[in-house]
Amino acid sequence: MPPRRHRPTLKDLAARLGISESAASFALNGRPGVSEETRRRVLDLAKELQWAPHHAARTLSGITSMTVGFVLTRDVREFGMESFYLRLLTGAQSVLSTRGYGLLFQMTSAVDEELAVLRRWSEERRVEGVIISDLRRGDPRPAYLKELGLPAVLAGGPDPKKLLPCVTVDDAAAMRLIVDHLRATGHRRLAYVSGPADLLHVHRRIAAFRKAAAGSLAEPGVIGTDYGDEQGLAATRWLIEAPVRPDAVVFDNEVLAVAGVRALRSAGLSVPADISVVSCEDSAICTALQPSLTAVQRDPAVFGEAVAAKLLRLIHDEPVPDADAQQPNLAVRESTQQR
Amino acid sequence: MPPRRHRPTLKDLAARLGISESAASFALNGRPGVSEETRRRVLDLAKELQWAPHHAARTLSGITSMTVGFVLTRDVREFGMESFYLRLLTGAQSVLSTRGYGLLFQMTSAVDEELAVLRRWSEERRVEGVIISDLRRGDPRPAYLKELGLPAVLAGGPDPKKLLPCVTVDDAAAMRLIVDHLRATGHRRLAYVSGPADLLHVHRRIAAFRKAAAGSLAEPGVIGTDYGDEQGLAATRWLIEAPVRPDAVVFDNEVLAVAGVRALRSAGLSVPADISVVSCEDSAICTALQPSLTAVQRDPAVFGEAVAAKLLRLIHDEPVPDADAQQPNLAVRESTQQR
DNA sequence: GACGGAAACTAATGCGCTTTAGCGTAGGGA
DNA sequence: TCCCTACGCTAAAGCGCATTAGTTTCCGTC
Repeated sequence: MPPRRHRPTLKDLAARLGISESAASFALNGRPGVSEETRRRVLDLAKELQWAPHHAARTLSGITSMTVGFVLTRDVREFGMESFYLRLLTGAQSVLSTRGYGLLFQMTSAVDEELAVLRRWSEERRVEGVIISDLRRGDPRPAYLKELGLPAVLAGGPDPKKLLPCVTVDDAAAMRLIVDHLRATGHRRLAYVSGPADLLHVHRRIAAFRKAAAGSLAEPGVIGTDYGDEQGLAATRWLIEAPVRPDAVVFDNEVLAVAGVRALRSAGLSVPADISVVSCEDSAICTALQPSLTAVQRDPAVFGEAVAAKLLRLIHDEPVPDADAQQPNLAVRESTQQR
Repeated sequence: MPPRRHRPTLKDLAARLGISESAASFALNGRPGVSEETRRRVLDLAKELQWAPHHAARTLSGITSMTVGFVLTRDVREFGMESFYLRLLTGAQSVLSTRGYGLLFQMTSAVDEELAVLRRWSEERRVEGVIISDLRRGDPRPAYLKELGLPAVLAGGPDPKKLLPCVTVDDAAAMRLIVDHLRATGHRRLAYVSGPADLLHVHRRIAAFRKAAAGSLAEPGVIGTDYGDEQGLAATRWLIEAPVRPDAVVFDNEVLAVAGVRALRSAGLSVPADISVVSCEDSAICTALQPSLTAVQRDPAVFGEAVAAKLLRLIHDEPVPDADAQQPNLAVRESTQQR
């Protein structure tokens, strides 16, 4: 590996052209103070020498760091096949990069670790703002970010204390869509295999499910899991061994749904003939499976784009639109059928 | 949102303690030149005021930027459900963060865009090194990185021109594992639904497959796809409509495999009774499906860890071990059965 | 009691850039 | 003719830190 080439500095440019550093700086930044001819010469030379401003130097002299952070606290084992986060990241990143922002990514395994990362990033002035997600009950992050004064957007709010702006999907509406569909197609005993209830969005979904399905609830109506496929299997088995078997099961994401379908099959039940299945999260696997799974659609990439856009507005002190709720859509597929 | 708190600087610390900036700097960086007592006072005050070194200032004064980049050029549509990259990212990130490095992530949609990103990062001195992946035939990146003098590690090599160090999985060995297993279980007409052949690892797999399966090849033996599930469906249909139907099909990843199983089923064929199926990539879905899929196992997170570790060695001019080939393992599951 | 030397600091410089203030020169209006 | 302004540019300061070269004080030593 050759030694990293000595990068030309502004001083080099200026010296080669016999002008001052400031003139070069003006020229390169499109500010007044230099003649058009000088500007051209500077730009040409800069291109020739492959000059680019030193990021740290720029940041130090007051320009922002042009970086946004994204911390994700997640049990690594849970990352089985969920594609949600990568797609979210993809979307956020695409908006950021077109605006010249970089995305600093870090995963942590616990909330206090995440707090430490946020704090370090803030103190080091390494990021202009951050994206956080997966708010839990009593989550310390919104207040902490507020205290740090670090711009932040919550992917998947809302924040109950309204400390942070957020981009959210209307979880209750999504759940109503599902339940309405199931009832309209003749289902009368609905069950829901949810994620961990201390996740706020799960909590909202459970509440919405209970409310919407009132009168048509199976017993048990809701079973919590850790989003892992083993618990998905177990929960489903439990449901079908209940005295009165549900005629439709809603799963919180596609991982659980896949596990559920498997459990149903190995119990000799057919989907959708015996039991209908719905996933609250869509992904390629829902259409690839047989039967394909009825699922709530929301494009995680679009979601990520909205989050990033909102964060940039926040960073630039532009007015931030209040609630950015993506309206969910239900893709009805083969796994639900008229009773 | 309260205004971002004014961050204390070294000067502030020094002033409050009545000492010079340099003394404070010495104390904070654990170098000699200050008494233990002064050091304590500085450290205490720093903690009290939540002082942290300004990242840009540090970088500017010669300390490295403590950042590593990861660019991914990928057709966004292909990100259906592949979890590989998120897991790779997870692994790399975990190693980096324990060493205090940040991970700058960017996705691009074409190779020349990626080159531009790499160049900008290098010129701006924004990253110390980068991770790249998915080398294609005639890929310009290794030479370009060499020219930039930017440390880089290839995730999933080897680089045919040996310009870049890499961490690799022995693709040929993986393919031999598969083929040996299939032959040992009595399969005699093997077919392979691969990814795009201009990806080098796909190319290697195809060659290895052709060689290992010589004498037991179906006709057609290999069909290329774009990794999308539609082409997976089409390729599989084509295979089973061939005059002599294969008795086992190898799919390049789980996305293709899932699509393939679906195609087989809808053609009235049973897996594994009529046709065995193997996936070259494992993920939760392979075990969740029914039948569960026999697949080559390699932990993308471990892979990512190895890549990051290697990059750090490279950055620090430590000797870089030559070939870091992860030995693949074949998880035999329900989708392959004795003929 | 003078001297070498370590210890504990301070002063000053530089990293590469942005920005403000300042300084000639040319042109235009009175 | 003189003044005022606009222009094109230079000089200098500053961002926050690391680091090197000095400076002072104190100690042990012969």
